[in-house]
Amino acid sequence: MGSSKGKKTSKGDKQYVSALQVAKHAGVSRSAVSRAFTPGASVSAKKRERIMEAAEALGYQVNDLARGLLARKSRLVGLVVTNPELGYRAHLVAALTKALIHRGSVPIVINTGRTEEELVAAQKTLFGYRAEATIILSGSPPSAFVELARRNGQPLIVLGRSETGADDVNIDNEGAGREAARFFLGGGAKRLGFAGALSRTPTTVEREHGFRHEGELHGAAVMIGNGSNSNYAGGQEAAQQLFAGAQKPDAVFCVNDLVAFGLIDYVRRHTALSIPGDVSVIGFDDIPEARWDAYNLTTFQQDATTMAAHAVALLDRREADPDCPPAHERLGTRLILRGSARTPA
Amino acid sequence: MGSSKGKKTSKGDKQYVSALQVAKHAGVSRSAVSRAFTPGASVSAKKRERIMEAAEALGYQVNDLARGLLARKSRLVGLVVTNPELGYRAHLVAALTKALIHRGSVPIVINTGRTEEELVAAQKTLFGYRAEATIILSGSPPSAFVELARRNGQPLIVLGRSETGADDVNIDNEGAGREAARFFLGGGAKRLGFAGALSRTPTTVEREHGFRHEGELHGAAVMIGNGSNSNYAGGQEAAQQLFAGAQKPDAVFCVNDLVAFGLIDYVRRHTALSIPGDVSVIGFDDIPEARWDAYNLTTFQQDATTMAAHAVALLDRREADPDCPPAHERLGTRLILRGSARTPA
DNA sequence: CCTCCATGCAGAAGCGTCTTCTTGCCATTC
DNA sequence: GAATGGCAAGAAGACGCTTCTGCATGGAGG
Repeated sequence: MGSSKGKKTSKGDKQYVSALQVAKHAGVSRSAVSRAFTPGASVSAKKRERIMEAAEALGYQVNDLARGLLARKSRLVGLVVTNPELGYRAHLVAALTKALIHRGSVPIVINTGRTEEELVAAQKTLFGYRAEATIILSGSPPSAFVELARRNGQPLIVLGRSETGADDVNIDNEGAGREAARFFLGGGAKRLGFAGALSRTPTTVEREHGFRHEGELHGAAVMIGNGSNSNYAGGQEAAQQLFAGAQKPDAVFCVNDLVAFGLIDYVRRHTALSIPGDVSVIGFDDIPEARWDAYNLTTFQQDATTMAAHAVALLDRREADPDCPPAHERLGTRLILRGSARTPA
Repeated sequence: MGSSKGKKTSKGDKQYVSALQVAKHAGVSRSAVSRAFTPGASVSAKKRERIMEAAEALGYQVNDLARGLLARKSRLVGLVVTNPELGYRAHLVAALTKALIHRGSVPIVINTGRTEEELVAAQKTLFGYRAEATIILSGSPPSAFVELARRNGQPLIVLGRSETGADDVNIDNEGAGREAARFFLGGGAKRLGFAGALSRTPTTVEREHGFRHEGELHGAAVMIGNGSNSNYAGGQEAAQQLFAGAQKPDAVFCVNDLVAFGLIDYVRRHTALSIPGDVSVIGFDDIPEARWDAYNLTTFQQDATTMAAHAVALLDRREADPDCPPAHERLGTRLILRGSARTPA
């Protein structure tokens, strides 16, 4: 009969148990149950045990929604990311979710596009759940985004990009670009190439800038090839541009490892040049694929676990003092020497 | 002075705006605000507009925590996954988060180990937030997990594994194994090999079983090589075992693409055999790397987007009728012909 | 002009939790 | 023996929201 009335009285409607039910079952007051689950509250050991038994028997679970409502702290943390399945970003998402859970937070992953509209929608969702913080993994948040977060008092952490009004964790892209150029020139390279992408993210721009600047400083020509995106296919497109003319580069710095793989495969398939004999290649990120025999890629290491740890540290810091000035962390990168680039003597 | 008193009156403590403040600002009652944000509620257009203006001016955001508390529906959906950065799983996580957001749900990603202890802890977290459902992406949930979910009335969806007491979305692993064997034999192979992993997940077991059974049915010997894990390194280990003796396989079916890449690289580097001339290789998953020139891998396609869509459909179905019997969806796979395996005439 | 109904809206109850506030009890101290 | 302090525990209120109930208001019809 209940089923005819619909959801409310549906027979199979298993309900979560509330603290009141536990209290009744254990013969105590609601508040006693609450205290029993709060570390450091004053409850006698005997009563606590009785309550815990009742809770166990009934399958009671503290309702974090209600708790968050009252405490104004939800323990939810939002990750906003585009294409979380690609290359380094997959590792970053994994490291962050793990670090957040370890910290006692609960990660919400918003997989969305890069348009301002979509990003603001993602933010609204996170505001709605009173997320304690938002971490942006990719792309640059529009200024409206930063402003809204500030206005609602929601900490914002930006990864892989410097952001004036928010905490950020970044790496020394320009420095890495310069180091790549010096490494190539020290190995005897004469004509440098940079394989980037048309979607000019700050990351791409900085790496290119450092590389080009240092190269030209030493009197080397620097050619640029840009694929549509910074992935394998983009690497092939960039290679096509770089190796089309008579003047071909003898050392190419790729904006990331995926691009490097695409470029390497293009060179092997469409030219007679050997790697690293005729062309040195350096990538960026040091994703596991870089270690594969087929590529054995010399690349800059950017450890996702470290970056995640720093992001979480910034979270802690801002929780302790919500009004502290924005922190801008700059992590170092390390060039991992493998077989795709000639090594200077 | 406020700062000395601590958090409560801290000066920088920006607060979220409540419906009451909006009501006061717009000169209406709290309930009017609530109705204005509820589609289909009875509010005059004029009043609704006035409320919306006030909400906009104050930066009001409906509190989904409170809403979920009352409605007993949080719109949160938990994804429980191990190593979400690896291979196919990264794509599955991406597809699921996207599909869930599109549906209006909010994905919580619990990145955890495979031990029963960790899985149950993940589940407790999700219960605490009254997640509407749990989706398990990897590994087999312990029976305690299934039982607890049922008891709390929380739908459970298992991907890539059949589970009696819960909804699941799986693929025809045995069928694919058989198809691989037939494909190899049709191409003239005599000695079959299977590259798997010591961690014997249901997936591995089923693929191996189908492959071996069909092979032996046609009188072919089937050798087995198992790496420690089902990744690139594991593929190299498996290759080492398979190609150590005098009797080397001339066709190898790999439990997934990553294993196939490891195996291919091992063969190229440590043997004089050519692919596909001397050894045919088939992988599983069809991750983007399979298309890379270095591998050009013939492999079974398992579309993450499709699987995610089916998972979400199961969610909808169970929401409509929480008591419906468990559904077991079996998706087909398609062999993508590329260059790593000899094709039957 | 009066009645009736539809409609819009304010008020109150309730969701499950935590946090005071208050009361009662026991042990300690003078 | 009385006063004090500390601890345990129950009652009540608050958090922000939705929904139910009932009261006005206004227009249509008799």
